[in-house]
Amino acid sequence: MQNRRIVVTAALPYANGDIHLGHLVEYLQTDFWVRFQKMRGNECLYICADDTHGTPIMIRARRDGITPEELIEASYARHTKDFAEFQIEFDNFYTTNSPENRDFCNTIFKRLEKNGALYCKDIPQLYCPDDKMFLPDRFVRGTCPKCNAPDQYGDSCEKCGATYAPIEMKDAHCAVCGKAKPEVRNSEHIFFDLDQFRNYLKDWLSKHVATDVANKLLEWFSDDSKLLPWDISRDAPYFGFEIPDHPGKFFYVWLDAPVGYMASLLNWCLKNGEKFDRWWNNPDAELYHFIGKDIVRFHCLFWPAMLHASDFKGPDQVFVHGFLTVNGEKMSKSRGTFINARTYLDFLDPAFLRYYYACKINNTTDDVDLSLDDFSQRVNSDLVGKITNLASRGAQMLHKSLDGILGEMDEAGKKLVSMFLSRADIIAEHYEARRFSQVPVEVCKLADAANEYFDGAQPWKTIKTDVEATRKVLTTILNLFRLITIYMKPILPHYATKVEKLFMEEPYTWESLKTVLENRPVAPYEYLAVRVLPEQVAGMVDASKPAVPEVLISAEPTVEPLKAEIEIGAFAVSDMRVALVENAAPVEGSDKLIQLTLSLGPLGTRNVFSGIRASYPDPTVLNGKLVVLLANLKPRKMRFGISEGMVLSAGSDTSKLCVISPAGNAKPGDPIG
RNA sequence: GGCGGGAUAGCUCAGUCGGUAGAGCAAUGGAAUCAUAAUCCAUUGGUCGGGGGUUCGAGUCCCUCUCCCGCCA
Repeated sequence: MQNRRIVVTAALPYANGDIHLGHLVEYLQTDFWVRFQKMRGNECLYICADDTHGTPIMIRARRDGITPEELIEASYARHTKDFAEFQIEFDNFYTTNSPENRDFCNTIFKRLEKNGALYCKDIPQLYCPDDKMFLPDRFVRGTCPKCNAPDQYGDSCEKCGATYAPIEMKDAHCAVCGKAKPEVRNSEHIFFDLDQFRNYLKDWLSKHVATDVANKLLEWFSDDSKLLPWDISRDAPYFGFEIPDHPGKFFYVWLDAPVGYMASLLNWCLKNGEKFDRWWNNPDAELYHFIGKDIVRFHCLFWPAMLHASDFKGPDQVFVHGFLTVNGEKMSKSRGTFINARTYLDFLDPAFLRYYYACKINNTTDDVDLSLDDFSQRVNSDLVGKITNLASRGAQMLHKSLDGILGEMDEAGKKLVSMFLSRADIIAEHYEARRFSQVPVEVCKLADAANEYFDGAQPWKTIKTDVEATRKVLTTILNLFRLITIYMKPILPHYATKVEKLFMEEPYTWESLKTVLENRPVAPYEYLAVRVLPEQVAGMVDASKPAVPEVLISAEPTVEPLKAEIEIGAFAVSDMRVALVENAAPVEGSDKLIQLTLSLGPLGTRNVFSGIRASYPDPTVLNGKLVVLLANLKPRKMRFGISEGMVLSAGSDTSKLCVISPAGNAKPGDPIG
């Protein structure tokens, strides 16, 4: 059979924010699928990019006093680092702010124009005279025209659910400057006439998306109503691409974002000496988009219509997944369940989230729940207890008593191996159909069988009586473990790499299932996974709670309001001490943390991890300083070690914190109160 | 408000064509001590969100109510 040629995309993360565990539901399942395809020998590319344009980025950059280019560059660095540490392997991760993307947008626009898919129309828009810009609905606030609820967004009311145009609002004001009253100005906008493509789309939906998604979208195709046109232009000032022959008009960010898939692919082609048309417009190549259900409208209506109208090939399938909930609820900053990828990495092994998500993700649009208790439990009992333990007990005994050399398998072992191999096609089908949750189910059944075999054979007893029979048992166990690793490799790639090292083999592919390891040495066993401890999860949740309440975009700097009044006793329970910074150093693998060695004088030294890296990019400036340590804080285990206390600092902006330093006669160990 | 999805064991979920409820984990009892307190054997555990209907028979089909979630361009 000829190898397939497949292009896979995940939705582009917006450059105005960090990657969080919700994003990872998508990037990880896409990674599972792509890695599986590659293991099968298919040519498969994982294409993505940062989505960099639009008003929110322009305003954020303006507020931070930097250019949008600087903002998106910083995001790019953070995003790619987070993805890499979660073992997400893009073939190309690019940016929508690229020459390739500009060219594709222009080409598509000109073709749409030529094919009569576009028209211009004057529409009234709110304009802020202070900021000298047109305001997107989300940047207008005012009183709801229906229910009079104050301080609502410009497009809909959160109180009564009414939807309206921003110009209908009472006392509308600009949310960028926070005060100016917007004026109504007419502006010419360019529209994509979606309704022209209703028959094409009806047909397209029946073939290229799951039926539940198609049915939902088809609700808009009733005979007596038209599909609404799509406004694809925005007025200057706007961070994006200016539309050819329309000075002062820019492509709406949602037009150039999906085009970014093509641009990122082209960029990969240019770097690798490949032709774009071999991958995208080739009927023999497959194109798949992985997206969340929130952006179905863009990917299953506008995008296929736009590609069709500009003579490009559309996606073969759009795979739609649900949202992430944490402990059964929407992610919440105040509950500490809005967890950034980086915060997770500060406390836990990325392989564990990969494993857990695999257990929960399938090919439906249902939401995925990250239950934190369930997470620890499953990782500890399945991944560590059942699976990893096989290698741990097998390889260590082989080294302790049998010189680390594999022998041959016994009859029972051979039978087990062929039973394991008989599951290969079923597991492959689960991957192919994106029923990832079924893979750990299958694999755990195999691990159970292997553990039963091990216990039944009692090698810890036979080692005293029949050394070679024991070698057979351990050879079997390690071969079974190896097969499990191959099955799990798309989900646990770095784990698999460690196992490849253990057995001194080339990187595993699906073909590696056919090999049997006999009569050869095994490298010394190194830990493959360490149990999750409750304090790591608790620490991650704590660290995700905001130090300050979320402040909406606003020109006015704010400080936290005072907390409720307390009795002196509530303060007296905390024991704060003067501490001397003996050594301050950055923590390898963490953006947020620095590691401090503190002297408390007669009370000894402490190791403390402090999340103030953003404020102290060069932690060594703290060396020799006196600081204040909350010294009776319960030690907390983090991914990098145990933190024994908390250093106090002032400020609410995490990038502008200032460590509190006692002056005068204070010496290490002195109490503070 | 409209539309859609969901509610099954302590937890996470499966349940096909209607035939008196399944798995894993947890819990309990035992075994084992090679292994990272990991493993093995056994057991317990459910009015399938409430009510009504169709049917010989309903977790499954129909109606209704309650609660949760999402979407409404």
